[in-house]
Formats: sequence, C-alpha cells, structure tokens
Amino acid sequence: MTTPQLTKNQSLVFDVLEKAEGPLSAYTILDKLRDHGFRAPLQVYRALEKLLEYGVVHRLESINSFVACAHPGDDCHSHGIVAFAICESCGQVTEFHDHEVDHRLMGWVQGQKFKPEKTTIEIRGLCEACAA
Amino acid sequence: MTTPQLTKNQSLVFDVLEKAEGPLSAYTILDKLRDHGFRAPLQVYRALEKLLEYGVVHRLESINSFVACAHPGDDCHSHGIVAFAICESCGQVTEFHDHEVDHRLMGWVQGQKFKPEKTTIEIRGLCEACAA
DNA sequence: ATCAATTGCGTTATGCTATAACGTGTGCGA
DNA sequence: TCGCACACGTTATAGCATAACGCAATTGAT
Repeated sequence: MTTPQLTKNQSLVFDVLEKAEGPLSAYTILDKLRDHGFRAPLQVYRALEKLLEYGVVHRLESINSFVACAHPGDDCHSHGIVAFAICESCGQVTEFHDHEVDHRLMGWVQGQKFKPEKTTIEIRGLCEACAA
Repeated sequence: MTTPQLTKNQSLVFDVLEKAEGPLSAYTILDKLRDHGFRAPLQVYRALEKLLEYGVVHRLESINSFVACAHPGDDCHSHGIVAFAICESCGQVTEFHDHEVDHRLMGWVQGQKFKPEKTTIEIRGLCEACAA
C-alpha cells in the first residue's frame, strides 16, 4: 500500500509524533495541537486511525500510545511483524523485525488454522542507559 | 514462585475468569460479582494485580481484558514468554508458548543490552470456526 | 450539470478503563 | 504491645476511546 497525501489534521498529528522523543498518548497529542485548532479527542483519533492504516504510525497496545514508524519513507507493512522494545524508565522505543519470529508465529497459527489480522509484540523493560 | 492461598476477593475474581468462555474486562468481572458484594472497580483491580503476580491470570493488553491461565496447577512463569491468539469474532483465546520465539526475542534484547521485564505477544484474527 | 456516495471535519456527549487517596480491620513478629 | 504489612471498602478522579449528530468538500457516474 502506498501512502496517500495526508490531510491537514493527519499531517499535524504525524509531525507531532515524528518530532517526539518517544511514544505519545492521544491526549498528549491533543494538548500539543491545541494551538493549531484541535479541540476534541476525535480529531486526534481520526487522524491516528488513518495513519495506522497507512502504516506510518504504530500503536503500542501495552501503554496506550502511538509512535511514528521508524522506517522513514518505507512501508512497514512489507516488513512483516513489527516488534517493539519499550523502556519503562525513559520511554524510549526501539522498533525491530525478526523474520524467524514471524515464521514461527505464522507457522503456529497455520497449524491452528487461525487467520491472523494484527500481531502485537512488545517487550517492556529497561534500555541499556536506564538499566545501568 | 508458588501460588499462596488466595483471599476471598482473589478467589471470587479467579473463579469468574476460570468459568468464563473467554477474556473478561475488569468491569465485566465487577458486574458478575455485584451479588457477592463487589461495589467498586478497585476490588477487582486489586485482586487481578495479585493474580497476575502469581501467574494464574494473564492480561491481554490489546483488548484490555483478563483470562485465567490455560495451565491449571502449573506455573506460567516457568514457560517463558506466553503468546495468545485472540479471535476477534467469538472472543476465544488460545494460549501457547514457543521457545524459539523466546530465544530470538531474548537474543535481540541481549544484543541491545535491553533488560526485559514483561513481554507481550498477541495475535488477533479469526479462529478456524469463525474464519469459515 | 447534477445527484449520490464518500471522506474529512467539528462538536457534544458519553462510555470504558484504571488509579489516587483516605480510612478500617486483622494478623503477626520484634 | 507496638509496629508493620496486607487485604479490604469507599469516594473521587484521571485517563483512554467512541457514539451520534451535522456540515462541507470531493469525486465520479449518469
């Protein structure tokens, strides 16, 4: 899937996420965009919905937050399953892919005749700097 | 870790989860226990906190719900990372383990010197029955 | 050109999920 | 017996997400 031209609200939300150091909650994004006319959560959620669909933003289920995809210009959907390491101290998020993990998980679901739609892999812990 | 004797509230919450067909939200559990004297969410959340700690209940991050562990009498903490397949149609949850997936993920984090605390793997999609 | 369908947007209201903060009682070891 | 840890109850609040309404702009088929 190719990413279409973003609308005004989508661009605003995406820019906030790109410039952020780490993941942001929808309400944090809302607060950062009040000066740009945002007034209600739905404005954020609707933009996020599209950005997630385009694959340029990821949702971190375990912390109810969102991050810009770490592959600028690239299409995350082509990388298979995306995994995240989330530092619980500094909030830093590292995105990675592992084909062997994909392969094992997909092998398992095929054995169950389970039809996967969306897979979440999130490792929470401490990054190198924070663990020291 | 061995599971200590459960308190009254912990037992009530655990029983509800065990008898349930699928995952339940904290508020659903609350509703099911109103007849037993439960009045506030905290009574549920506090019990869940302990049950999660003991490893007899799992939290499904992607759907904000809880399930009893699929290994009766066993200690989930000894199985390594737990993965879940969640049917978005019927709500059925299948729990499984894959050492190779564990190994790959732990290999990756060690390369990053990341110290993992809690890992989430959840595959949402359609189970065999619902995909038909 | 026009009508219908689609999409984005704004607003209000509401619902669901989770925790803070306070106080009570009980059991148990120093 | 004092202090501590823990489970519990209650009220209030914080944080996350969506329903439902209406309007405007765009597109595309007839």
